[in-house]
Amino acid sequence: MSPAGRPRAFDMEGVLEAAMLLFWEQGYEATSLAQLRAATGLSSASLYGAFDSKEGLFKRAVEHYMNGPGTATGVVEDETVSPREAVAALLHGSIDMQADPSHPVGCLIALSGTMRAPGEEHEGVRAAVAARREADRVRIRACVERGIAAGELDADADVDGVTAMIHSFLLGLSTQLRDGVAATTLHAAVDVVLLNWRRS
Amino acid sequence: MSPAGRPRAFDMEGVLEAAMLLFWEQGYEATSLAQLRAATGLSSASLYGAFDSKEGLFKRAVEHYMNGPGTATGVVEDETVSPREAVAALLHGSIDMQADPSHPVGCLIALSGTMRAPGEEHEGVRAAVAARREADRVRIRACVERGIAAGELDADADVDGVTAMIHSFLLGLSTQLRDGVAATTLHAAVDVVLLNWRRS
DNA sequence: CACTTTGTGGAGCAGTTGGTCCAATATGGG
DNA sequence: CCCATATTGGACCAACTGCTCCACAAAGTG
Repeated sequence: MSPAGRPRAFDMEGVLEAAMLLFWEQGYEATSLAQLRAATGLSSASLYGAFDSKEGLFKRAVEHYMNGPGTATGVVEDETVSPREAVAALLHGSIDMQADPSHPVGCLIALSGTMRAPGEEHEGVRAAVAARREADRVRIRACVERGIAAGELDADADVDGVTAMIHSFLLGLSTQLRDGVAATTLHAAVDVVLLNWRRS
Repeated sequence: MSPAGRPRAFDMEGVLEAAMLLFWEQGYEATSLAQLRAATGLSSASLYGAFDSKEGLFKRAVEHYMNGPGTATGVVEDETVSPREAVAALLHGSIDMQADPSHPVGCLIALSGTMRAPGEEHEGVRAAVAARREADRVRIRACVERGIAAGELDADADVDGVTAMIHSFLLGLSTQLRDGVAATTLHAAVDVVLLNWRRS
């Protein structure tokens, strides 16, 4: 049942999509309320009534991202394929998503919240995105462990090392793509990464 | 010989060092002139007289970085060691430098200038840092080619792929360190990367 | 119907932004 | 010594920042 009071007149999904695209392209700090107002067509009052603050809007936009482009990393949890294939799907799929010309290049999660403001002013923003990266780290690690259990990797392989190797590569993709490195080159790089996914 | 006119009273190196540390920690956009004035002890007039603009100061700070911490990547050009050892020195050395607690964590070049402002307002800032990344790409590629020439890698190895693999990993290190991943874990990840540096 | 609750547009807030101006000051060259 | 050149601190600027307030409109509830 709808709550009492005047119903909101704007399309929530459309507003989140527009805000997400702006934050994705420019980052949190560089995106101004004036730009967000122009892109969403909303007034300051509507924006603050619905999201409390610029930071609140950003967090909601990140959630929106995770339900869309951000799902690309989810395949690493797919246990119906071999762990090696799951990593291959994760990396190749991430490149395809990030290079898609229908939206900003790179990954919102990889590129946002890497700077520190001393007054921890936007600490919530940094923490929100860092938590998503940590979640990816955990999922990749689980996949590496499955790889060992499946006998694809040596039993004494360094789990943290292999995990960090894959995740560091994944995080670097966004910067490379923004620098203009071709997606085909990065796909080839994934093949090189996967050479390591074997018994030594 | 010194140019006519009143000589500057401040220590240029010290000012560049202070500005570099601020930009390194916070990025270009998030660092305000007020912070730069406080950290350097200079007035707006002195700052603009010496560097023209905030962007000019940033570019000089990047040069200063390249002459200090930024030299860590130079070892990849060292032809007195094997190409494989050069890459190992590049990656291990970059981690050591970036994790050094005497300055901000991560790499200024890897973390800055990854966002795009539509009005290409700070395009010069982005371009300046992107050019340094491109230079690293070129140097890594040369090292990969030396590896093939030396017989360390297969003659038909994908040069661009191997280069992108190494550079993507290198770029991801900064974000991992800012997320709190231990340097020891990343050193272990380098060992995994180097497993690829061999004939298949 | 009145009454409450919530969303809306627009005006406007204090604070900060990057950057400029100016009078004073300090040097080298003629 | 005098002038041209350059640096200095501090006051100052328009523009913009994230955000709030207000009068009003649109819904549910009695």
